[in-house]
Amino acid sequence: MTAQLTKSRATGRVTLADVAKASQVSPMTASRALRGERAVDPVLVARVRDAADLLGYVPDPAARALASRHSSHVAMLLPMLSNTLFVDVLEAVQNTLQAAGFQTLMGVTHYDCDEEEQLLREQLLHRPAGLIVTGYARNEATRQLIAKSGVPCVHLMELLDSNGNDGIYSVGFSHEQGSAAMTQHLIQQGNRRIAFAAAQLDPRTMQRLEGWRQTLKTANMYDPKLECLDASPSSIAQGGKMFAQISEQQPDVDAIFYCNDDLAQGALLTALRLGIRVPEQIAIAGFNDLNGSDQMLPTLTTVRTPRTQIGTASAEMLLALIKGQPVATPCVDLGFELIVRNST
Amino acid sequence: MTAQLTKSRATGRVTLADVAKASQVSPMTASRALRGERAVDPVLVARVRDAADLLGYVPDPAARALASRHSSHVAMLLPMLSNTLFVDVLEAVQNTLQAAGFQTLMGVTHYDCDEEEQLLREQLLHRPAGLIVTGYARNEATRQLIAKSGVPCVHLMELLDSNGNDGIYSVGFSHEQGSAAMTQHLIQQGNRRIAFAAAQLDPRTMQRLEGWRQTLKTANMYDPKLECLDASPSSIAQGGKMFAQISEQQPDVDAIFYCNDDLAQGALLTALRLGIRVPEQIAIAGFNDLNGSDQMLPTLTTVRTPRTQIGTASAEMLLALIKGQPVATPCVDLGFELIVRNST
DNA sequence: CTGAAAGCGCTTACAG
DNA sequence: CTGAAAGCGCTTACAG
Repeated sequence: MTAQLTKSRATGRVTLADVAKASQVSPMTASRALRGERAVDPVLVARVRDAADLLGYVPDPAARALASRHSSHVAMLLPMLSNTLFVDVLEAVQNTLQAAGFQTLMGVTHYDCDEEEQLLREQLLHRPAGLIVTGYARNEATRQLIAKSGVPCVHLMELLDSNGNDGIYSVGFSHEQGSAAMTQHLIQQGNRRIAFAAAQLDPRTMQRLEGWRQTLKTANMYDPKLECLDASPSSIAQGGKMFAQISEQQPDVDAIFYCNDDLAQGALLTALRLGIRVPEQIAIAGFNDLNGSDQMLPTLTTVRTPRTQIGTASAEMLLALIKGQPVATPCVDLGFELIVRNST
Repeated sequence: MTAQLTKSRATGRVTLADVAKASQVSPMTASRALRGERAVDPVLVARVRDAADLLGYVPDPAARALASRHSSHVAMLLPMLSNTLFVDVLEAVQNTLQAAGFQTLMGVTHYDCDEEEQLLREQLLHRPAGLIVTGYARNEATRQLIAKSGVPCVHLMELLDSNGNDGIYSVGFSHEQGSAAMTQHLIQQGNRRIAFAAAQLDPRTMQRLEGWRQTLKTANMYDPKLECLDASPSSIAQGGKMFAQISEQQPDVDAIFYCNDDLAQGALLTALRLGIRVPEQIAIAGFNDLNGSDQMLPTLTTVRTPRTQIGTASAEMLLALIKGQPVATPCVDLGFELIVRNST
C-alpha cells in the first residue's frame, strides 16, 4: 500500500491527521483504532495501525491531555529519599508505570503536611491520570484536594482499619503486627528489658511503637523508660548515638528494638566500638531489612518489608483504576517476614 | 475593583480568558503580563496579576505545552537508584527545578545504552524544556536524538576533555584526579602493594581505575595483578566478597582502594569478621563518602564527591539555558575532597 | 505597547 | 460502526 507521506503541519511532526489521510479514514476513526477502542472495523484498525507504523506516528501527550483532560502522568508523593525504603518503592512503581506508558512525577514531602499539600496542588495542575501517596497522615485540605480531583488514588505502605475504608485503595502491611512479631521474638529469646528506639517519629514509626508497647504490656514488661524517641532524621549515626545513650543510662536494658535498620546498623557499629558484645550483653533488632543488614557484625535480626512488591502492586492497582477496571481487593496486605539473624 | 466571576468554560476551570475579561484586556495581553514578558504597560500588568490572584488562576501546562511546543518538564536520565550517589543528585535537581516551576521526569537506564535510548525517545515525546543526562557514554543514535531535539542538555558527573566540548554543558569533577589523589595518599602512608577493587565497571569507575593506574605506574608500583575488577553491581556484600578474595589470594597486598564506598564498607565488615586489622595489616579506602562511612570501624578514608552541589548547579545551569541566558562556564568542575579517616 | 486571528494535535459529544 | 463539528486553553506570528 502506498501511504501519502505529505506532512500537513508546519512543525514537521507526524500527526493523527496524517495517519488518517494515509489510511483513508477520518481522524476520529484513526484515533479510536490506535487507542484500541472497540467498535471499530478490524479491517480499518489494521490499515490505520500499518499507516501509523509506516509514518512513525506517535501521539502528542500534550494535545491528548488538553483534549481529554487527563495526562499520562502519575503523581507520586514520597516522604523522603534518604530512606532507601522509599527509593525501592519508587523504582518499582516507575518500572511498572513506564511499561504501561505512564510517566512518574515524583514529589518529596519531607514528612511535612504543608509541603505535601503544596506539592499536590502543583501536581494536580498537570491533571495526572493517577495519584500515589504515602500513608494516611495528611491535613484535611489535602484530603479534600484528592477527593475533589476525582483522580484515582492508591495509598502506600500502611493498612487501614477495616472501618471507614470506603473508596480507599491501599497496598501495604501492618507495621503494628510487624513490630509485635519482633517484640515477641525478643521476649522468647529471654530478654526482659526490651527498649524501643526510634527516630523521625513519622506515623508508621508510631505504629511500630504501638506494636511494641502492646506486646510488652501484655507480657507485663512495659516501662515508659524503655521508650527512646527522637524526632531527628533516621540515620546510621543517629542509631549509634542512641545506643551509646541507652547503654550508659540504662545498663539493665538487655535488648533494643530499633524502628529502622539504619539506626540498628549504627548501634551494631557503636557496640563494636565500645566493646559491648551483641547479642550476649545486649540484643539488637531492626526493621525493614535494608541493604547491608545481612553483612553487619553480627548480622542483624530484622523485619523484612515487601517494598518492591508494594511498588509493583500499587502501580498495577492504580493502572486498573485508571482504566476503570474493577479492583477485587481495594486494600492489599502484603505482609512482612521476621528475619532472625545473629544480633538477637 | 470588581472582577467578573463568570466562568466561561464547561470544565469550571478558571482560564486565561476569564482573567482577561476580569482585567479588561485581551487574552494575549493577559498572557504576556502573567509570563512577565516585557513590553506590557505596568498598569495593565498589575491589573492582570490582581485579577489572576483573585480568581485563583493557574495556567494549564498541557495547553501551554501544546501551543508553545515546550512542556514544563525536565527529563533526567540516571543510571541506577541503588547507588545513593544518584539519589542525592536527583533530590538536589528536583528541589531546584521544582522551585522554578519545572517537573522532573526521571528515567533509570540501568547502565544500559539501549535502555537509555528507549527512555529518551519516550521522554522526548513530552517535549521537555530541558534534559539532564549522566556522563558521556551513550550510543550514537542517542547522541543524535539529543542534538536533533534542540532541547538544552546538561551532562552530569564527569568532566570533558578540553578538546571537542563545543556546545556541551556539564557539571562534575575529575574521577581520574580524585582517584589519583587517593592513590597518592596511600603511597604516602607507606603502602607498596596497593590493589584497586571495582564493581559495575561503568565509565566513571574506569576513569578511577585509570587514575590509580597512572599514579602507580609513575611510582613504579603498578602490577596488573593488583586489579580486581568485577562487572556485577556494587554493594556492601560484593565488597566483602572481594576483600576475602584478595586477602586470601594476594597476602602481600597492603592496601585496597575501592571504587565506591559501599564496597569499602563491606570490606571493613569482612575484615572485622576475619580478624584482619585495618589499617595495620591492610589499609582500606573508598570513594564518594556515602552514608555510614564515617561510622564504620575503623572510620573509612574516602574521596568526598559533591553530588548535592552537582545536582543544584546542573539544574541552575539548565534553567539558564532554557531561558536562553548566557552560561559563563559551560563545563563546571566542582572538585572533590580527600577525607582521611582511620582506615588508612 | 496591544490585539484579532489562527493554530498547536488531539478527543468529547453528538449525529447518523 | 463512522464522521463532521467543536473545543480543550493556551501561544505564535502577524498586524497595527
